[in-house]
Amino acid sequence: MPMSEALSMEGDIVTAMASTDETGNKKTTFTIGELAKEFGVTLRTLRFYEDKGLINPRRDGQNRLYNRRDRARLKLVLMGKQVGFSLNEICDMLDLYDLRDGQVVQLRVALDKFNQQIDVLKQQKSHIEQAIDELSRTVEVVSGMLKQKEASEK
Amino acid sequence: MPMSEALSMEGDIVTAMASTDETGNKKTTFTIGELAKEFGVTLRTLRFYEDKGLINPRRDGQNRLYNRRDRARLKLVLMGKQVGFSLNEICDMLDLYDLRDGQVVQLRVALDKFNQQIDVLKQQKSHIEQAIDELSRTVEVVSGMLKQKEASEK
DNA sequence: CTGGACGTTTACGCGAACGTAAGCTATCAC
DNA sequence: GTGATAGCTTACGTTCGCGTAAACGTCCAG
Repeated sequence: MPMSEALSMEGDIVTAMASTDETGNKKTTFTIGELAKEFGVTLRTLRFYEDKGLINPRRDGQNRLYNRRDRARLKLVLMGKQVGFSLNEICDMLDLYDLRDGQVVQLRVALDKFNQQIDVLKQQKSHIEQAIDELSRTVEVVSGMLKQKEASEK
Repeated sequence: MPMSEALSMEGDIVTAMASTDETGNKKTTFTIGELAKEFGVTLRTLRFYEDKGLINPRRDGQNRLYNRRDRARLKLVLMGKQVGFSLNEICDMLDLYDLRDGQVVQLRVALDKFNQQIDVLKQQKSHIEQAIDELSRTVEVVSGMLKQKEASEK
C-alpha cells in the first residue's frame, strides 16, 4: 500500500525534465485532490498555478483532470520554487520548454537562467554570512556586558 | 567639507546601541531631509517608520524635528533590517530598549533575539546552499546534453 | 510675482503566493 | 433524505515595506 508518498521532494530537476517517465507506473490521470496530496500543496495552489498558466489540465465536465505531463510540469514548478525562481520565471521557462523544436536553444537559455540564479543565490548567501558575522560580534559584546553587569550588581 | 557621507552603513550594532555619542559632534537636531540624505533613505521611509512607531520626532509647527536620540534609533532600525529583522521585531526591541530600568533584563532578551536570528539565518544559508548545489548539478548535466546535441547535429 | 526647494497629509498600488470564505453542484453511501 | 466528500467559481483579504501620486502650505531668492 503506497501510503507514505514523498513529502519532502525526491528526485532532481534533470529527471523531472525528462518528463516522459513511463517507468511502469500505471496511473495516467489524476484528480486535483490526488495531485495536491501527492505533492503536499492545497487545491487553491493548483488552481492558482493554472490561473497563472503554469499547468493546463483537461476537464471532465467541469472537474479538472491532470495527466502525466501536467504532473511533470507541477513537479518542475515546485522544484523551481525550491531553488528560488519566481512563478513568473518558472512560467517563462516552461513555455520555452514547450516550444520543443530548437531543443538546443531552449537548453542554452535554461542553462543561462540557471547560472544567473546561482549567482543570485551566491550573493544572498554572502549577505546572510555578513549578517551572521555582525550578529555574532554583537552577541559577543553583549554577553560581555552582561557578565560585567551581573558582577557589579552583586 | 563633509560631502562624502557614509552611504554603505558604517559602524556596528553595539556602538549604535551606545546612542549617546557626544563625540564633539555639534548638531543636535535634524530635518527629515537631512536624516534621509545621511542614511540614504526616502522621506516616505522616515514617515513610514514614524507611523509604525519606530521613531517619534518632535514637531516644529507641523514639520518633523529629529534629535540625536531619534537619529540613533533610526540607525538601529536600519542595521536591524540589515541583519534580517522585520520592522515589527525591531519595534519590539526598541520598545524594550526604552524601558531603561532593568538593563540586565533587556540585554538578556536582546541577546536571545540575536541568537534566534542567527539560527534563522543559518537555516536560510543552508537552504540556499542546497539550492546552489541542486542548480550546479543541473547545470552540469544540461551542459553535457548540449555538447552531445551539438556534436550529433553536425 | 513667480518659481523652486522643502515640507505636509491622505490614500491607493504593488508584487508574491496563496488563504479564506461564500455559495453552488455532483456523487456516493447509508 | 441526508450527510460526507470532492469538486467548482468568484472575489476579497493578507503580509511587508515602502512607491507614487494628489493636493496643499511655507519660505526664500531673484
